[in-house]
Amino acid sequence: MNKITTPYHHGDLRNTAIIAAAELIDQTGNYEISIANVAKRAGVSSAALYRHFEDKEALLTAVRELALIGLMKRLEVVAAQHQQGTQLLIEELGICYLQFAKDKRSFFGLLWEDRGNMEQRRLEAQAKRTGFEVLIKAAESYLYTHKPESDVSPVRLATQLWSIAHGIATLEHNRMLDIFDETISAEQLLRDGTQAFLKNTLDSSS
Amino acid sequence: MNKITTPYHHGDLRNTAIIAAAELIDQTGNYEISIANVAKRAGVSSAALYRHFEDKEALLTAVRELALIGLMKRLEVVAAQHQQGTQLLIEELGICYLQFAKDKRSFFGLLWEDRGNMEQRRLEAQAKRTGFEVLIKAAESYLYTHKPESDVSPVRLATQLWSIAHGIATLEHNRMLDIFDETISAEQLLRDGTQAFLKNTLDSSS
DNA sequence: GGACTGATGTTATCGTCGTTAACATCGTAT
DNA sequence: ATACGATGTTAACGACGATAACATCAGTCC
Repeated sequence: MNKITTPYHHGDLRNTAIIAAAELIDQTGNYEISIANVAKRAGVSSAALYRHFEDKEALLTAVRELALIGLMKRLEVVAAQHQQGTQLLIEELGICYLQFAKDKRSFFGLLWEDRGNMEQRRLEAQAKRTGFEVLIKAAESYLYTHKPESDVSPVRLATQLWSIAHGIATLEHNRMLDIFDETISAEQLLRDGTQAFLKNTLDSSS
Repeated sequence: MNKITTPYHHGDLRNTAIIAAAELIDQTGNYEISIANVAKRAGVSSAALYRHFEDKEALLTAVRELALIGLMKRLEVVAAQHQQGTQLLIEELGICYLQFAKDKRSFFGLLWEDRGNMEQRRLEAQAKRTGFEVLIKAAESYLYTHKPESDVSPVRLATQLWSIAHGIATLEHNRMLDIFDETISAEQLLRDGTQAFLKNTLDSSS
């Protein structure tokens, strides 16, 4: 009897569900997914997911983590392949950030929601801190190369740089960047902003 | 017989509903409100709201408009009261933006959601364009005062400035600004960024 | 002034959703 | 072998967005 029956227990439902959720978000372009649809895609009943996730938000937290890892990997690839000076690296990291926001649009939106309970948020903040480290390294390197005697904090500089990239990425994400001038390029805006900022911050000790 | 009965028809339900929704958001600190709760607060059945709004998103669009007017008014007050040079005005507009994001937190979050159908979004974009004009005026004034011969577009400059303020405001909104260094002040970050940016953009014609 | 009409309210109902309870299945340790 | 814990199922709940069918009332037209 080689009758093939789907086993009562799934085996790896937790990971399957996370991937199913991510695929759903990717396909629909909307991170407002339902437990029911995720369960259907995973070939399982809705209630089964509650054996692996406290609630819907816990599942989304896991997806967010996945998305964050995706973004981090991209940034690390950029950092690893780069060879032409730290200022350009910082620009490229920003461009990479913009690119992620554009071609993984729904995941980018998902990343910056702040929902869930305190524990879930703590986990996310921790993960983002880790991802943020690539930029801090670059900032340190820049300061070391260009202004070794400067007392500017690398974290502070990195935060500034992140703000610029994040502002442009968010405005474009919400289709607000071109409401006046549709010829404005997010990439050029970022390069100009980054350059202007790097050149100037270091002259004034704040 | 001076028996007071609530009339069958409300009279001004549309505006009442918008205000009720805004109050709900303000009190709960969450812009994910339900039609049912809005209706209850307006003293009316849920279905009644559908005589005045195509769907829930249309109601939220109206609330967004209200929130945007609130932000605009603040910015205009800042612009009207200002007397000490355009660069400082630009900084103050940014600070005002940050302040709004902080003490009208839920409205700020609501403002940058992009949901609804195309018509609803068109209306919102139009309103935001109008609100954005205060900043463009300031940018024009700055360019005229400091670099009359510059060919930098005021719209482009305003977009840059907006990106900076928006990035910082958004990161703080999502409690991400202090994940590494909790002593970082959003206001100081904005002032430094704005100054650095203004000083530099004008030197290089991009 | 009485009937028609349209705007604006009501109640009842639907399908979807997140979540939980009660029960079923199965691997595994004793 | 059996008991148990992990992990699945179905059934149900209440909240939600939305719609249909009906009620109320103001204003217009004869």
